[in-house]
Order: sequence, then C-alpha cells, then structure tokens
Amino acid sequence: MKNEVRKFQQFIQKHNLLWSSEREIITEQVFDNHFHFTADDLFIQLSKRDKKISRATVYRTLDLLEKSGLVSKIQLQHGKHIYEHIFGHKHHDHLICQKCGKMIEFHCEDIEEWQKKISSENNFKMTGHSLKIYGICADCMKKKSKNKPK
Amino acid sequence: MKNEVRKFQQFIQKHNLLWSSEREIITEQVFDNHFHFTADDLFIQLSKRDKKISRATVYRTLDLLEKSGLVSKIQLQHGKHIYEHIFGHKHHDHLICQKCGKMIEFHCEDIEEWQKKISSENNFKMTGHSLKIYGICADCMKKKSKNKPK
DNA sequence: TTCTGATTGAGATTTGGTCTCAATCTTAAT
DNA sequence: ATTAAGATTGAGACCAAATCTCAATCAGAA
Repeated sequence: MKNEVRKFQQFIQKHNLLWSSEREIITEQVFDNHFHFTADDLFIQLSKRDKKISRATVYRTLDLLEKSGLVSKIQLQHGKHIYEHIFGHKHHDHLICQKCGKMIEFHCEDIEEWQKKISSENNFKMTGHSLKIYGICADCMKKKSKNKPK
Repeated sequence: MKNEVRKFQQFIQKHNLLWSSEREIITEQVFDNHFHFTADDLFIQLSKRDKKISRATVYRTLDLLEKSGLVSKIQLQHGKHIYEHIFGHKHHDHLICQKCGKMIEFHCEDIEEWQKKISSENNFKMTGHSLKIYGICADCMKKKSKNKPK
C-alpha cells in the first residue's frame, strides 16, 4: 500500500470509521492524478477499473480526503470544484486566467503570515483559506479584448 | 436617479447595451441592501414591487453589475453565492466561520500589495481576487467539537 | 414611425452534488 | 467461526442554483 493511502487509512481509523476497498481504490486513483481533477474526472477514471464504484461514494470519499488534509478542494466559478492531492506539494494558491482557465500556482509566505495575524486579531481559529487571483494570463493578453463584457 | 444607478447606466451605455426599467429597478434594489444578499433574496424583494421581474433577469443583471465593478459576488460553499454592492465600502475580504456561517470583514493592505507583486512577477494582469479565511469564530470556539469530522 | 437588434419572461433544462434506504460489509465481541 | 451492531455502499431519485430557449416586447437610432 502506498504511503499516502496508508495515511488516509490511519485517518479513517483514528476517527472510528471503517476502511473499505472502495476507499482504498479511490485514494489510489486520487494519488495517480498529478494535477487538478474534478469529482467526475475521478468517477470516469474509476469506472474503467474492474470494481464499479458509485458517484455517491466518490463524493463521500473526496469529502473525507479533504477533511484528512490529504486533498484540497478548490472552488471555481459556477459552483464547480476541482481537487488536488497535496502529496509532495507545498501548499499553494492560484492565479486563474479568466480567458483560458489556466491556473498558475504560487506560494507566498508573507501572505500566509498576514492571514495568521488577521485571524488571531479577530480571535478566529483559522483552519484553512482560499486565495484566488483572477485576471488575464500573459498568453491571453496578446489577444485583443472585445468591447462588450463577456 | 441615485448616483450609483447612474453609474451603472453609464456602464451599460458605454458597452452599447440598452437601459431598461428592469435594470433600473434591480439596481435600485441592490443598493437598498446594505449587507450581503443572495440572488434569490433580491428576487423576493423585487417580487413585492409592482413591476414583476423574472429570475433570469435578476441573474443577468447581477452579472452585469458585477462586471461593472459596482457589485461583488462572493462564492460560498456548496455552490452558493452572495453579493454585496461596493458603494461606500472599501474593498475587503472575509473570515468565514464554518460552524455558524458568520462572516467577518477585513482589509489588509499588505496582502493586497503582495498580490500585485505576485501577479506582476507572473506577467498576469490582475482584475480581481478572492481571499477567504475559513475557521471557527470566537463565539463558536466556546462550544466543544466532536470526535468525528462533520 | 419604422426598423433592428437587445432584452425580457416563463418555464424547461442543466449541473454539480446530496439524499434515501435496503443490502452488504467491517470490526469487535463472543 | 459466529454473531451483532453499526458503518458503508449503490442506484437512482432528488435538490437548488443557475442557465438556456425562444417568442414577444422594448430601446434607441434614423
């Protein structure tokens, strides 16, 4: 069993939940994705395997993976989400291009520090954060923008 | 006509769109809300007026108001959104309590500056950003948390 | 006044995700 | 090994927010 799968198993057991083959297979598949994926991407990947796993279980397991801290869930526009696993990744935030959807990762320790400062000033126990910078990437900037707002 | 309504009218005309009574009424109503509201809150408020305006128009107009920069749209969990107008408000970000949903506004000029710096380092033309810090507010901290992840 | 294209409304549709509940599985205690 | 208790699962119904469709209407220019 891969190390990251074992970590999730430990999380499950620590919380008195049960370890199932579905949870194992889903976790393996999650860690085979080395970039962003949607819940539905994952469901389709899983549907090519022998054991069939329902959409409901995929969503339920992704929720648990997020709670375990092994996976982060990123909200996009229009109620969509993407996931990414954090194995071997440092925490990062995203620049999101509004033309082409490209995401550029960045990490800024200073911003992280300011966030902690603000939280403690407000007696707020920070458990996480989401920082997205929207705009137009360098590639898309070359193309002219239109008059009407899109 | 209120000043903020006129600003939106100018935006509409600048983009060769048409100014309609629906757009005027919706904009007035938006600026009567001095706190966060959902698209549906607004629809319900509007439905109490004489002129009936459809949900589709409310959504369409909110999109335009957001594009005009007069209103900002904030993504919450579960694909929900809230809006707030920016008249007389300085830009701010939010601390969001995961227990009770309370939102605390804050503004941090240093974080803003770092964001600009990161954008320019990536040749990215920033048009906006979203920063949300999640956690537990002081009030909710008094209540004990359970063993299982919720 | 007329014309053209923008806007609107009502309701169907889409989307992303959640819920239901009977059947099945995991684990711990016999 | 067996059993019991409770957790998990799957299939599909369901849900809410938002978007789409398209005919009727409206705004603004000429």
